[in-house]
This record gives sequence, structure tokens and C-alpha cells, in this order.
Amino acid sequence: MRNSRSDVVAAALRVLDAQGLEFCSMRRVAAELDVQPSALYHHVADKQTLLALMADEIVGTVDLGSENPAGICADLRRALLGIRDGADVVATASAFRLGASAVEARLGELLGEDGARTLLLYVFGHAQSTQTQLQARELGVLADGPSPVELDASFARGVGIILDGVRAD
Amino acid sequence: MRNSRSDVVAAALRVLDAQGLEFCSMRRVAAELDVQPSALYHHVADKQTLLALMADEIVGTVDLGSENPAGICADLRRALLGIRDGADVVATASAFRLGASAVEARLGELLGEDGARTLLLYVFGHAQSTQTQLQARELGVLADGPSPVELDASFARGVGIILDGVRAD
DNA sequence: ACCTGAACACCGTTCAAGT
DNA sequence: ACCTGAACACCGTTCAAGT
Repeated sequence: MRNSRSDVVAAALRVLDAQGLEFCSMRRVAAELDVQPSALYHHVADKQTLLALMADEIVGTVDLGSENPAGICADLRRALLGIRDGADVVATASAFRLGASAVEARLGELLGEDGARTLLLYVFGHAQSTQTQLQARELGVLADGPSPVELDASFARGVGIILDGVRAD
Repeated sequence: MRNSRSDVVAAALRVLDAQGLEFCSMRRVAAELDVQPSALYHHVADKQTLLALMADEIVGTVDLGSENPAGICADLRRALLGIRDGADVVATASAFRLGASAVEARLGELLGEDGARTLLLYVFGHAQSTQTQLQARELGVLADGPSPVELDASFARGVGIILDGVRAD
């Protein structure tokens, strides 16, 4: 046995974190494993499937035990921001199978379907925008804009607004 | 004078609507204009810039006169869904310059910054997910899932939740 | 089962040169 | 000012063939 499917996913996540989604090509993932590009297709149907598996891995670390929706959202955000372009990867993959995720199911139990959906879309959107801004800042493309602390606070306020709205229903 | 910058943007929007974002390449936009790919770089710095101009065009049709935030959101959604992959194009482009858009400024006047931001991220996320689902349905990849009417309703409920939350603040 | 090697049909972008 | 032609360094994916 040489490489397994999870070796491929792990290598892809390493490439993602090191180079970003733009450069996370099948060819670079193959190179990370010292293997020809075509070898990947023995483990994975296509790139889209690989991205979905990566998304599962990223979201899999979220703690669903809590009764506190704001806590779950914060933990999801932590997971998304924990790897380069994580929000993009998960948002794109989830768009294809919203309702399939354990996080949405758990939030649905706590808040109802509409609340869960509203909250999730907000968390993805905010995390995506945060990650894009922080990267632009690193590249020196963007000088101004909110600091990380301000972004944390703005995230929390948005979650608060939505939770207030769910309760007001 | 042969082609202008707006000719390029218009051609790109035609290709986008006909083929989708995945196939909206610089080479295909050039072909749409009966021109070599390299000719586009006389009008536009790179593909990212072209996508930003397309996003401006898409969002430019939104009516900002109304005092009613829900109405503005509905109109923004109409604009995003009015062209294939419009939500994706605008969401990606806006991530780079949130705060720059006229829509966010107008919603900010009506609701405050946090409310405007929360609402906008939700509208983008919902429209993106809607567009992905409808396309998957067309391709026969997805058989079940909410109908267009149900998607409209779920959108309206999400907007309602957020507006209730803003008022409860 | 897992991988190589070679090929196919694409990309975005640059740059000298033409009109 | 606007465009061509040619090139460069990439893509994702397929498929026969090897072990």
C-alpha cells in the first residue's frame, strides 16, 4: 500500500495552507506526495470531490456539544479561519449540499431551520470576507480596514443581531 | 476606434450568462469580440479587474431610492439572480472592497453599519446558494430540494429575522 | 491496488511588432 | 490607440501500460 485517500486529503490541506486555494492544483497536491498527477484519480473522482473532502475535514473539528448557538458559530468561525482560504473552500463545497452538514443540523435543533440557515450563511460570508481582507493586508494591497480585534467584534455583533431576530420571531 | 473597455465588459457579461463563470475565460471573452486574447489587456489590467467591472455592472441596476431595507435587499437579490453565476461574481468582487459599494452605504444609512453588513452577507450567501442549487437541478445532479417559490420565501424570512434583530438592538 | 508516462484540450499573461 | 502572433508557464483529466 502506498498512498491512501486520506493521505491525498491531508496533502491537499497542506498545500492549501501553504499556498492558498488559487495554487492548490491537482498537480501541486501530486507533487506534495511525490507522485504523478494522474495517480490522484485513483483516490478521488475529480478536483471538486477532493475539495468537498477537504471541507469535511475542516468543519469536522467543530464542537457540536454546546447548547449555545453563538458558541457553535464562534467555533465554526475558528475552524474556517484556522487554515488559509478555509472559508472559501467550505462555503463553496457547502453550497452544493446545504442541509447535509452536521453543523446546520445542530443549529437547526437549537434555532429552527430558518434561523440556522440565516446564521450559517452569515458565518460563511463574514469569515470569507475576513480572510480576503487579512490576505489583502498581508500583500500590502490594502492598507486600511478593520483590525483582527474589530473583525472579531463585528462578527459577534452580527451573530447577536441574528439571534435577537430569531427570538423576536 | 475598435473596441472600448465597456465593449469588453459587455462581452464578458454575455459569455458569463451563456456559459457560466467556470467557462468565462479571457480567451472566450476575446473570441466573443473576434479578437486575440492579448487584445483584452489593452482595456483591462487582468481578469480580476474585469470581474470587478462586471460586478459593478450587475449591482448598478439596484434601486437605492427606497426607504425600505427589505425592498432594497429583494432588488439586490433580483440583480444577482438576473444573470448566471451573478451572485458568485459579485460576492467575490465585493469581498475585496466591502464598504465601497453604494448598496452597503445606503443600507448603512437606514440600519447602521452592523445591520447593513449582516444583511448584505446574508443576501450574498443566500443568492449564491440559490443559484448553485438551481443549476444543480438543471443538470439533473440534484432532484429534490426547495422550489423557487420556497427559496423566495426562505430568503424573505431570513431578511425578516435580521431586520427584527436590528430593531431589537 | 496503486502508480507512471504521454497525451489532449485548455488556461492567464507578456511582449515585440504591426496599423 | 488598438490589435496580432508567438511564446511561456501553467491547468484538469484520460488512458494505456506497468508492478
